[in-house]
Amino acid sequence: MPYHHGDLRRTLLDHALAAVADDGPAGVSLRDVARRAGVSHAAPTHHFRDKTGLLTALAAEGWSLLADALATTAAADVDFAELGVTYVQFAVDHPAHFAVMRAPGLVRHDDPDLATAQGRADTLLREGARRHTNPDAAADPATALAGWALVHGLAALLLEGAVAPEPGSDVATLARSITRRLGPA
Amino acid sequence: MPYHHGDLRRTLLDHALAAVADDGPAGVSLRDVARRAGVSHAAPTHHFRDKTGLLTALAAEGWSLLADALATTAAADVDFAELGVTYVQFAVDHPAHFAVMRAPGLVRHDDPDLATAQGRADTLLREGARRHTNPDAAADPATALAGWALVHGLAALLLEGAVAPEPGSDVATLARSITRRLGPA
DNA sequence: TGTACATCAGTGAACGCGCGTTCACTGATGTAC
DNA sequence: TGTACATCAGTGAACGCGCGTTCACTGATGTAC
Repeated sequence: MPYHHGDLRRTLLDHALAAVADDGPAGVSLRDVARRAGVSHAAPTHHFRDKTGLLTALAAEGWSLLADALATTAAADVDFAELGVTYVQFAVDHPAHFAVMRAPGLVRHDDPDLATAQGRADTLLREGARRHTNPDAAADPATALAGWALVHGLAALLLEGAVAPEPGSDVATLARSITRRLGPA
Repeated sequence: MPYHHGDLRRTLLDHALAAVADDGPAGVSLRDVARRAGVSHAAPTHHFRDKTGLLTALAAEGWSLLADALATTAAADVDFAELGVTYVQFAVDHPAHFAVMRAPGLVRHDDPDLATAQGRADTLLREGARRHTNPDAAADPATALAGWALVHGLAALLLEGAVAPEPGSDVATLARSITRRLGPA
């Protein structure tokens, strides 16, 4: 084992994700993450300054990944509902990121990287909703909110294990069958 | 201040709710709750045995309150969607209870009081869904799931402060406007 | 009405632990000349 | 090609803190007679 690690920052982030998965965002400790990475407990400080810094980096990475996924979907698909499917799929694929992204008080919300990434995802969702609702003459904020609530709720239920796709089926199919229930009032 | 408190158990539960509201379910500490209640830090042990016991009691109380609310709605109203409105209203009215109810790993799920209360709420929701979907010839599990996801997601968004009712309006009205968007595929 | 006694409710000291953070340090790397 | 030196990355000891839990205790209450 060489003295210098090579890419300790990335390694620490990965072990932090595992720790979040095990203990939740509030249960993560710097010393535990260092232990998982097989490194001195003071090493993380060098890369993230403090505990909040580590979680903030994780949240920023999460929003960035979500924005990437949404951008890909938005480019390929005209159906707004597919953005919702992407949202659910992201939550299931990256549960630890997703948990940290919604952990208030544990991250520095004024962090530039975090703000940028979150803004990118927000814009994509908002733009998708605008393109979806405008065709129907009057914009309908209640429908957009219902869509958001629907996919957010489904993601939460899947993550809690309260719900699971049928055997042989998958998350995207389930998400599509759900969003299909949404119509104008 | 007399040596005996009178109703310390109830007082501790109330201060624990305040602590959950401040720090989240994982952030609660027995010593902090005792401090809030103005009582020795060992006093809670007497009523709840340990930290998990306190949180379990809170969760059981929450499910019981939710079951009560659902039962009242079910008795007064034929519309299944009103159960969803009640669910959202409960989450907003009892955010700390709601948070503990969905905190996995912090409570003893085999606790008899908790299991009973949770079972009661589950039964009411399931029964409501059954009565709702049966009239339409084929039972439709996807619609029931969509309804659950919808109200669960709305509750989460309201609690996170990501969404709020219009000024002059209220949570129930907002919840109704959302659930109205749900129809069969 | 009075007294003895069991039970209950809360106290405060003590324990050991894991934590975040700071600090002076040392090993490794890369750049200037 | 070789050497001096600055910078970077990780170490390990140390600090003070709040925590959960245990323990022997004491004050208050209620019941039996």
